Amino acid sequence: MTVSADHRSLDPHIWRCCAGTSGEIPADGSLVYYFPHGHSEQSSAPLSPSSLPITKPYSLCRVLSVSLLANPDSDEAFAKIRLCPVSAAADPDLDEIIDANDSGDLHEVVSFAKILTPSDANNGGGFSVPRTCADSIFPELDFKADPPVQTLSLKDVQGITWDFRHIYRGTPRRHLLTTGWSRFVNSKKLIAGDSVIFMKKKCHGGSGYELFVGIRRTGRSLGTANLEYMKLEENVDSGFSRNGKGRVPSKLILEATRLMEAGRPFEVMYYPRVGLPEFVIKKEVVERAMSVYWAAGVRVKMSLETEDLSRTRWFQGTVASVEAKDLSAGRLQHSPWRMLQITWDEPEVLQNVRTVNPWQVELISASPHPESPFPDMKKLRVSNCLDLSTEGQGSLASSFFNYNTFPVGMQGARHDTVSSLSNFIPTNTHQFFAENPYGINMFQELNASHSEGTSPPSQETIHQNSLDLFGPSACNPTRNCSKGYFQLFGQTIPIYQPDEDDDSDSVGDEG
Amino acid sequence: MTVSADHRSLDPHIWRCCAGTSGEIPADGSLVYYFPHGHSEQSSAPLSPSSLPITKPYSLCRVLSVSLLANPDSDEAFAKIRLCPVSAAADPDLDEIIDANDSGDLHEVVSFAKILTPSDANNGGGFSVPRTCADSIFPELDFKADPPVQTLSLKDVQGITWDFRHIYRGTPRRHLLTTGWSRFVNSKKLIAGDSVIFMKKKCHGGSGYELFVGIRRTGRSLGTANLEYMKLEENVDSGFSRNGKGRVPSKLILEATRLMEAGRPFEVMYYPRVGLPEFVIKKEVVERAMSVYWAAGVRVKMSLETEDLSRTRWFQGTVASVEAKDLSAGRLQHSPWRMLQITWDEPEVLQNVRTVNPWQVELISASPHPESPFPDMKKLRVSNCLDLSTEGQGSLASSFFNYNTFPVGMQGARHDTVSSLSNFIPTNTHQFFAENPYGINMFQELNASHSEGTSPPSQETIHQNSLDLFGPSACNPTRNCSKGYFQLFGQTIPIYQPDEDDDSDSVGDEG
DNA sequence: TTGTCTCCCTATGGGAGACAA
DNA sequence: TTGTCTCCCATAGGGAGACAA
Repeated sequence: MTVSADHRSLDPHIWRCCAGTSGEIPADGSLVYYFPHGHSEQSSAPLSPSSLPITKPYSLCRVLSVSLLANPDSDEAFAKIRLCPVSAAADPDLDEIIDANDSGDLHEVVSFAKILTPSDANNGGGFSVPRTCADSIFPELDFKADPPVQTLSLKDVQGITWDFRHIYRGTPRRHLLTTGWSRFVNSKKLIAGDSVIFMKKKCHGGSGYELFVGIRRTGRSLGTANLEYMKLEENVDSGFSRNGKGRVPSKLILEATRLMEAGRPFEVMYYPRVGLPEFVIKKEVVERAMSVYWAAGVRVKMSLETEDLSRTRWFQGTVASVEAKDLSAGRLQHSPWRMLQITWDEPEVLQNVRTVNPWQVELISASPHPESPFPDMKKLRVSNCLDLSTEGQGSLASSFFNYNTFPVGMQGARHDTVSSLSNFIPTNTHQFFAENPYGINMFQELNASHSEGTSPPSQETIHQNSLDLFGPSACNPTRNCSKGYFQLFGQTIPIYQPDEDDDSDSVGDEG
Repeated sequence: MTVSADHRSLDPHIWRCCAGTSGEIPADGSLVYYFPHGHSEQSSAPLSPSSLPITKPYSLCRVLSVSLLANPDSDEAFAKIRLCPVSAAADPDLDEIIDANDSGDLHEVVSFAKILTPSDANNGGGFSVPRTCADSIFPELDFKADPPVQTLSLKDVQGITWDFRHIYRGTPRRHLLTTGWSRFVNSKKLIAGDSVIFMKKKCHGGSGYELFVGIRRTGRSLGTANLEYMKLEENVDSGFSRNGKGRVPSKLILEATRLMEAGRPFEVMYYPRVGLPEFVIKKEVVERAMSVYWAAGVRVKMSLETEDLSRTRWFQGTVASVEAKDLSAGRLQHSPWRMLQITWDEPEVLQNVRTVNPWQVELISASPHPESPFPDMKKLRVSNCLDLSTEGQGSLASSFFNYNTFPVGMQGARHDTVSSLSNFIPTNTHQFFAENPYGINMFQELNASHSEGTSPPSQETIHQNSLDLFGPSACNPTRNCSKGYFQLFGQTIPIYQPDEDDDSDSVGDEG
């Protein structure tokens, strides 16, 4: 199969910063599951497969191309993903393609986020640069000069270059952005509470760094959403689309589904925070989730950004029940659609996220490995109902998952309390210390005790090397899968699909 | 037939000012001819009836409702007109409806236009109010005060109120708008060369005046056309529509036509200067034009705004030929479609307007009556092929007119050299002195010799009582028609339709 | 009569250190 | 270390008469 050239016009890193997702962007040529599911921001009920006159409520697809785009008015990032259904036929060089893509991303990328204070956003002057930001992102100043000053040129997600005067002055001394900052704030219509993200990325081959600046807005209304882009989206051929009010024309869903069923290429729009995890999910992620025996009592965790964007942290909970829904086609008596009801340890934060898809959460290891980012590998027991060494959808015939049920308030909102619903491993290093079952406040302490070079426990974060974080626990399992092994947080998971209404508490945990 | 309530949200007068048309807005309940013809800005070839798979290339329609709208970004005025085809059945109280509408408009309306000078448009200060504008439009200042000053509140076509400080100061004294003017210029993004229109209108029943302010932009690009409105237009059910690039989706034309043929109500969008005269024309205007024996050599005139908006003046010409086109349906051997080729006396101004519809021009009286605005009435000879006392379309069966053929550059442009293509009598009084066959420069001189209370020969105009100008020569003939009489500029016109290819020079002129 | 100039006052923007949290 | 304050200067905005077309 010919895979079209990647024509991402935007830098994926700054795109990801603005999108507020640490989720992996599907690589050209990779395999994903596509679930014909709309962004149903208006109705709290998730689009159920039974409401679509389709025979295939999912499809394994090859990613033909991914276009990273951003609304020029709001800098809101979104993507156009072209997919082509693949049959169960053997799949060639998937790993190589992903390898190529990921290795290209593996360069040094450091980012820093700060929520704008009133002083930052007022037109009274400049921007207070946190020391760690200046130290980790900006080129070093010549401190022999008086005052030390330089001009920074940063590109935004639109490719527009912004110049800021970076000066180190005042008593006591501090880093400030002055000239140029006001123009930036006014152009982007930033207010206190919005966030800026600074990012540096090693130049392709060169020794220098490219600087980027991105924004994330607070929950206030999107402002004047760019209508041209809305139109673009609405006019897009046979694609998923979201109109100005967030409704999804089911016609377009049906059209995409029709093309999918016909085995023909089609296009979907991906609005981060409104649903890639919901309808375009990497093959290995789905299959890993499928390999788990989900039952009430299973401890799970989910990575979400904290309210202040400062870090992506884990929230833990317990599976309360495993619901299964009929496809209404009647052909699947033992419904494969699973919806996990979770009782969160911190229900106040996650009160809107009571039900999740299996692939949205991770199992919590029964045996923590707080000191080792690479816990000892165990071999995976592969059951006879799912052969991970083949990639055809035949092996999935009895393995459906329920569509997600995130309620209205959450979908499409920016900067929500819970803003990122990645299926993937988050962007910071805390994760490696979070793999324990001991409760909720572990992270703060670990964080504090571990802060040697990382950010202070304030409103900002440095995200170092954001992409290799997909590596150990998200990418490596893929390799293991294709070799017939499956390893998840040092735990071997029994792969076996119980009957529905089976509410056994048993979780495989022979660590 | 039930006629829906008039829900014009905008003041028709200021709407008309902004639209740059002195043409009459169809009244609810009035009868019009609808010609299924698009705004074909992109192609210079007029949409011909043969290109549409329709059996009726026109229809007599009842106006159900007219919504006057304006693009909030550009103040560009347009209208949504709902029409319902009417059969040849007797038509009741048309005159009464029009009477009611016109008499409501007959109140004192005075407007004044000025093209912004660089000083007006610069942010260096205020606006120089021409004395005549201040005298005729603005409330009188208290000249005993020092300085005489007041605050004016004017409403624009969007209904937004703008406050201006109106002061009479300087040596020598002059009227100025200061505070508030700059905000207006910036908000509307006005530049030198754009025009402002001030208008006063007697309050409904009260003794005071309502003040309005409108704008007309120069030929520069429309700026950011409001996409929301574009969308509104595109989504409008079965209406005529124009998309952002000015193309007309022929699907929508066909849809309107389909509804028209089915005798069902439909909706058309009217963009002034892009074509009301072309496809929605008052019944009596069409029928008056039909009653004329059009042949080569006939002297005609057409009222157009001058380049500086200062006045609407007449341009004269001679019919060079009368083209007739087939409907291609084959059922009309003697094609009723007429297109008048005009040789203008001032070809340099009207080089883009070589062909017109009969209703776009007026016959020139062979005998001028320079001193009398109401020349002696003569009775109209009614031919047997067109009975003006009935209004069914049966009487029109052999009376088609060609679609207009205004070329690209003209349609949709703002502030063109020739900007208004009204079928109606223009807005000033010059017309009454222009009814002569003696050439082109008559008007200037008449104008100069007649300026007692009207505007000076500068860039501005007072338009007094803009609506009663439809009266004597446009409205009265209507009445005459319905009484079986037809009178046009003191001349009795023989109503008789010659065979095509008949290029007789004869024009009825028994004055 | 009115377009443009220059003058000049005021409001605002925004860059600086002081200071405190 | 950094958020906010106040200070203060530079500039733009805009209201005034002078003057000329």
